[in-house]
Amino acid sequence: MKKNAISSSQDVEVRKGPWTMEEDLILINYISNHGEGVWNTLARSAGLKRTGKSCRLRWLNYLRPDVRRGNITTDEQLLIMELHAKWGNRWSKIAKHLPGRTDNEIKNYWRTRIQKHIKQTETFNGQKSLGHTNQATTSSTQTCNAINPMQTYPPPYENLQNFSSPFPTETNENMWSMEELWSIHLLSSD
DNA sequence: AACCAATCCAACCGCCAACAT
DNA sequence: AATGTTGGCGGTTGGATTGGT
Repeated sequence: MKKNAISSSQDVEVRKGPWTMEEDLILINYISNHGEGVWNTLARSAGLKRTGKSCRLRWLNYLRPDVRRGNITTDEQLLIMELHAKWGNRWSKIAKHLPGRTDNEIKNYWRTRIQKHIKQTETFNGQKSLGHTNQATTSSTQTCNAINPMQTYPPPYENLQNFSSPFPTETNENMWSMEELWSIHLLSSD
């Protein structure tokens, strides 16, 4: 098969980094007219100087109308814990059980909040029972990813009920909201 | 007010499987 | 069967923000 011309140096440069509002609108507009699919083609046809991958990620994690961001509920927290214990780092699989949540958000949530909390609990327990430290502290964070997660986290899960819901009330003041984007899109598509 | 450290999260990268040619 | 392309996934990073001193 012929090599895809898009990667050769004389062709369109590829934009990276944060998405602009214009790019978002182009993507939303294009997908609502043509639907998703074949992301590389979509990126080119829409006139976006982005890779297909980048478009896909932006759409799935941020622009999709049904995506929910922030304010993860206690129920969701517990479900994440439960499913992670069952499946490990299968974020996309876990995300399928949390409607509107993306694998990326769950992954970030896990790493920044839950894993930290577990680590703290472990350290605390470790200090309480010095002498039984073995490899626990050194390997625990990594082994969370491994075969049997149930063994690697002690059962501090119930404590999660107590840990203060970590989310700020609303996020991304510096970014245009989904409502803004979609209302601009709807106005302009009339 | 200014600085520094910690935290958060959007977006990238690399790998792999599935599919197409 | 071999090779190329694409999409999906998990891991990682860089910049922005927040909190502490």
